[in-house]
Amino acid sequence: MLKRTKVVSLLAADKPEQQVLVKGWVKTRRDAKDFSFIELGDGSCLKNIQIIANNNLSNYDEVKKLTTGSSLAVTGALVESKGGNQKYEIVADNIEIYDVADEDFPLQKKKHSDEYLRTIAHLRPRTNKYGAAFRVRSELSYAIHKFFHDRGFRYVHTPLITGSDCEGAGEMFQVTTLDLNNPPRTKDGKVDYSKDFFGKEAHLTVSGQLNGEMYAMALGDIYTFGPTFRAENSNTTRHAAEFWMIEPEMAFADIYDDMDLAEDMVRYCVKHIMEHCAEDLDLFNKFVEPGLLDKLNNIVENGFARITYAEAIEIMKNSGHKFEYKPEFGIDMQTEHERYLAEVHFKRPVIVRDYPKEIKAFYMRLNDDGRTVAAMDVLVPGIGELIGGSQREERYDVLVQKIHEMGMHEDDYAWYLDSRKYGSVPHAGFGLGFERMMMLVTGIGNIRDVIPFPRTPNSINF
RNA sequence: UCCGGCUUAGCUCAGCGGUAGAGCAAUCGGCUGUUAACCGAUUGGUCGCCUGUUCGAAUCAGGCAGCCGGAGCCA
Repeated sequence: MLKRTKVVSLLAADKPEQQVLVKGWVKTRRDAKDFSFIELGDGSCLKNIQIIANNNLSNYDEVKKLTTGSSLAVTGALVESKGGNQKYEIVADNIEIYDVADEDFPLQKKKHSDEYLRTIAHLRPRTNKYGAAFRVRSELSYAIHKFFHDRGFRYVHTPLITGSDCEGAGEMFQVTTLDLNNPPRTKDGKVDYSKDFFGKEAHLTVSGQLNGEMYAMALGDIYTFGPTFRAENSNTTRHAAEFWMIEPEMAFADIYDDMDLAEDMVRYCVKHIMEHCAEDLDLFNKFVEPGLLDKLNNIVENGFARITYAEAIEIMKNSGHKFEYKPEFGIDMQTEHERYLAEVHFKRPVIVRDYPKEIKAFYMRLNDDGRTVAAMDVLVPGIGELIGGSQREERYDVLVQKIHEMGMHEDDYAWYLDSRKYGSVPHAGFGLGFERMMMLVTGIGNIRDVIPFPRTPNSINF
């Protein structure tokens, strides 16, 4: 029995073959006098293979009616093409038609807008651009695992459902099995969550970090890579309600180790994609973001700039640039500030560290100056914040005081605080939005177009 | 959530007070080792929804909805 060969292998063949079997979808069909050209793609690569369907095929009448989107199995000889645009093509001796796509198949032989393709997100991976994007997504995901694995990091699966109602990273989606039309009530009229599935309120996780820290305290270097949920009413090109996050955590590490890891990781992944997805990146470079390859090269070759928050404020103050929000020590950096630093001043990714403690999370380590924390953000041209990380506060007393200062309840963090009681060590980590790295690598400008089925406010189709 | 823009044929858009158009797609036919092929014909629209102004509204005004962009929140 003849085994199926993928299009990517056929196009890479070094010699003609007597007989091959290829299966895929019709991208377009053109009739010649005594035969028909079929462009067949199977998603294994950007390019299609050209099929020559001669009129001596037993089902030639049906072949001539094949529409874009139809599915086929083709058996035939792989021969050198007489046409100019491809090395090989297949002369079919048999075409088995799985399904003829209805004539209202919405993907036409032309460019479609991203907005329209979002309304047919179930079909858009069959287009060149989205096929390329999701091959890159798969490869990028592999690159991340490989990067950490090669460095001895362990992959930890932190929970998606959490009982901590305040992980401190945003609004949460509630998870419940109660009947919302008729929930059980306590005596004072409140919803009685002791009757809920977990016996208390539960939510989808907004971060695996706190759990991840516990495993860093045991396995040394760990990372998580999984979905994360934020119920923020954010309507931007950079936010989704469901997204994937990578969160490494290193024991015996400080903020400088953290920055090194972040930079190494981004550069490694970009390099990996440039080497393994060259054809797909060419498409993005041509049609999505002209100059993309130069930008990526720049990241791999030149690395990231590094400054403190205080230095960043000074740079902006002395820049002569008009900011809507005046840069002053103590402000939370606005998008315009981040963009200025990465896009105008440094023209490459920049890592800003040592932020005022008031604008950062409770678990970030207090610096010796008493007014800043060992936090770092990686800011990237075109995207803004790609990574947010910090050295964690490992001192029990300082951490407890911080929890109180921020109006949080010590009891809620009892298990977390245990890690600071039993062999606490300096440690650091960061969170990286996977989709934002996808945007960086592909040049695609909207987060909705780099995740297969995007979830955003008011939108949960497919 | 705030600010701005957009919504007309399957898709991309033009029309901006006088009653609906183009290109592409689809369908049919022709030509052809073609390359998002080419040539001809045909089909296709309560102009987002509601209210108002007007002799007359796709066009002007108000409201609503959806989408897009920017901002905030962040990854």
